[in-house]
Amino acid sequence: MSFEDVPGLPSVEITLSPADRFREYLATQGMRLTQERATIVEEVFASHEHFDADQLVLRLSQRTDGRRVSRSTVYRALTWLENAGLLRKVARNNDRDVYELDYGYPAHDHLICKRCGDMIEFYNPELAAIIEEVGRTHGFRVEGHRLEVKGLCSACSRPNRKSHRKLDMI
Amino acid sequence: MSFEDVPGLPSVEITLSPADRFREYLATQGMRLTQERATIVEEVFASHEHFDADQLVLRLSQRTDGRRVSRSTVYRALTWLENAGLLRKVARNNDRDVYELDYGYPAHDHLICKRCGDMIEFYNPELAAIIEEVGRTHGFRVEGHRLEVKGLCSACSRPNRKSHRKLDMI
DNA sequence: ATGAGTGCAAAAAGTTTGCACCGCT
DNA sequence: AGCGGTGCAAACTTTTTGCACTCAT
Repeated sequence: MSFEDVPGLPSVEITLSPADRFREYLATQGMRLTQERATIVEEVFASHEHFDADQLVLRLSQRTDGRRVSRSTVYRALTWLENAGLLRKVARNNDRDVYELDYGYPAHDHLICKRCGDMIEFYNPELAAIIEEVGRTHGFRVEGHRLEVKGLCSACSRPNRKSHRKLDMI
Repeated sequence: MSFEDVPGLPSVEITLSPADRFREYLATQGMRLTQERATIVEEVFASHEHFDADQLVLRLSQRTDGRRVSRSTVYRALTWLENAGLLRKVARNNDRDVYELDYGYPAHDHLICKRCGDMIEFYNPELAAIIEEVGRTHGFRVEGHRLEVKGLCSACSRPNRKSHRKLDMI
């Protein structure tokens, strides 16, 4: 995954830390920010990379402080984090749901390479405008979107590439 | 699912029937259009509705002529149909891949209602142009895209709706 | 004879859930 | 006492695969 700053990319106001924001959301649902959930949020927001449930479980299992979290708890937390608007599912990869941060991170879409799986983020303001426009003409209240552009990244589309592979994750 | 004709929507040339097109593709792969595959293509192209593997299996099981096809064969055929460019995966619904016809059917995207699940198709030529442009600036060879716009359809966004529900498919 | 194709049942793989125990973020 | 939360293992879903047999698009 590669992230590229784009001039004019909208910035996002963050007043609460992800953990606090999550705590607030949980409170509205009559739930608590437990030690486990806090650990998960910390781990999730420690990186801006895309990830799936399995990778997150792996990262959590490698923590040196003793804050372990079970797989079930991770799955349950991912659902809540998504509902809370802190994460969003961006795609499917290797038959797994792929998540990315959706809090304190500007909206963007992805170019996904069919060959190496690389996900290139991009932001295009016209896109949002068009989507709004389309919604309007259909009386549809747009709340969000997900755009995956599939094709070949520059490395993989070069005929004599030195194999830009990585799709074969054991 | 609702389809609406949009002025200026690109038409698509169909010279071969879906079955013939599939036969041609299969030939290039050293495979044959068997009775089972023909039955599947016929069933798939009998409707323009979105569908998932399970629904297709169900439809096939209800045929009155004795042309039954096993579930495995359906899954295998869906993959080939996708590779052949006759079908494409458009979304996930109820944890299942959702397919739609991609042959003899103009390119389009979807507005998906979060409440009732309705999928409204639309086509916007500017969108394709922007996507091409974005790809170009990233040296990315665009082969296709998938855009899901989530929100509330007009019926569901009316405060005093008479419930436009249908998301509860057992 | 050849080799792709099929159906069945079993296996994968990701995700969800029942349940007993825990602990007060 | 109350109740949400956790971990574990079992269950569940969708999809894939091994295999023996079939069939000839």
